[in-house]
Amino acid sequence: MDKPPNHPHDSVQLDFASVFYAGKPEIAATAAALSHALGPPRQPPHRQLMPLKVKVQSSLPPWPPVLWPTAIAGKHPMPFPTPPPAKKLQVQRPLQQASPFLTQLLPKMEVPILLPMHATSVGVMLNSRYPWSETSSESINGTPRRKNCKCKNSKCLKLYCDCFASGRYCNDDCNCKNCCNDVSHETARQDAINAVMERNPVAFMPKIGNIPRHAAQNREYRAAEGPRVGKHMKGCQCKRSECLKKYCECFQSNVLCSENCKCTDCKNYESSEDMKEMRRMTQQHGVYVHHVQNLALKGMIGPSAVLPRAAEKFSGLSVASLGRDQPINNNDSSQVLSPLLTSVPTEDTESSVRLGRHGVTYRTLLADIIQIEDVNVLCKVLVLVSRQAAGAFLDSGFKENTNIKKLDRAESHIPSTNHDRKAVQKQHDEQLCSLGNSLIAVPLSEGRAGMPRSDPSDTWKDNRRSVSPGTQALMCNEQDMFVHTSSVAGAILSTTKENLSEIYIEQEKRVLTNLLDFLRELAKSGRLQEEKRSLRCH
DNA sequence: GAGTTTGAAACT
DNA sequence: CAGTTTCAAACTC
Repeated sequence: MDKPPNHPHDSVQLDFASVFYAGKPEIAATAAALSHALGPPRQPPHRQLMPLKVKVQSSLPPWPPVLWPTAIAGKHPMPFPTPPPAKKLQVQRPLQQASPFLTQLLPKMEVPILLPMHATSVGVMLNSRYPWSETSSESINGTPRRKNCKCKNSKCLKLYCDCFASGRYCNDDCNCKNCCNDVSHETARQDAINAVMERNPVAFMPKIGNIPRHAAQNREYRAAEGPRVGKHMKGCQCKRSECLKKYCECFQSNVLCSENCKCTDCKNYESSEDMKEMRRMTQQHGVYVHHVQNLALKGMIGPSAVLPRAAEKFSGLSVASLGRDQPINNNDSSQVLSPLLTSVPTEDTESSVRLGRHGVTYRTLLADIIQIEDVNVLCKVLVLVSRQAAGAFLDSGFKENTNIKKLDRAESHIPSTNHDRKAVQKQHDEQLCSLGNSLIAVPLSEGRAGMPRSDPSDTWKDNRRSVSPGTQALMCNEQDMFVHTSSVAGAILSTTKENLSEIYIEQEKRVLTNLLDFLRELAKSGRLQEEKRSLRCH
């Protein structure tokens, strides 16, 4: 059985994002892919704008995620699991600056424990032709509105269509014609996805990737490449825009052109005179110029690298000085929460979005409320809630049934020596891991950016969910956070398929309940923010 | 808002 | 793989 190659970081990372985004199918795949693409977790600088959006769907997507039929059939790794019904109300907001609101919320949630480990900081930017279109500058009553497509001839089933390219269904706000990017055309949509994947297996992967950590830390590399931290994976091929207009995908994404590009007359490089001029203007007028404005205005929050780079490019602010590369103390749980506690909105961030090219001011109501770190914490919490649900279920549901068996086993297998005990424990641990995998695994984490699954049918064999080897390893190391009491362990050993279904239901219930609480708080915070702002205006 | 420009995607 | 066409967003007027 061929397994996809292990990602080098698999051994230390748990795919929190994948797990969490299991409830957000449209971004799950990309989150997982990007998580792998971005490499080891990085401590993002505080106040750094991060790429993430939270999409709340009126009808919640299946959780655990439902497989795409074609993925099961082993045709292609699907870029996203089955999405919810189209053309329903979707609240989608860019998340930018953070506030401690999540810390206030957390105690209300069923938080068993905070993980003393790396945050798998996942910058999510879906692969769309125009990355910022995930969020939009346009707003209604201060509420950011997603940019919608206006396709006429593509039926919204080609990558020309931004909705399709980013894994969304078109919705009522789109102005497209003959749209087939909705549930009622699911078959055609699947075919289109297959066609795209056939042409380009990584078509739905993020276009902007980070420079590998080892390279970024290499002095020569940095000297040669400047402060950039991200680059377009495929590169642009601009000829007339000098890569200084949004026609250019690199420019759009606020990354410098790289060796991947085949552009002519490129001025989107660090030492370019035009770039210098932009920086000069920035310093003179204290605002970000067009390039950066667009990002802020559009609420575009690229991968982790994007905005720090913008800051460097236009304000001389050193990303390094923000401690990006500082190692994370795995044992310091306060660091898990630190982003929540230390992110403070400043005038700088305000100014970065104030002076738009057309005098438009846009700032998401949630801009000061939440950051990706917050979401990472939320991810962890939800993972733990899920685990706890499984543990609690097993603990309560099977205790009675398994007590006798356990006693029998205990009596007949009491290890007499340390060695025996270790052997038994090891076997036990493996079983725990095995069950744990089946309980919380999310298949999307298997994907690797730019690398389709070698054989999805392997991954999905018997319709069973799996996790990356790294996740498995980590889970084995973290059994203390999982169900590790002897009673639960005993129950695990007697877990049946039916029990598992019930566990899934219990997990789903708890995770969704917690997520709902979270979203309510988020909405409340947004409203408060709006009130505050309107008071300030008057 | 209509028309033009642009470069990615799709096609040959 | 290179050249051409199609496409939709960005841009201009």
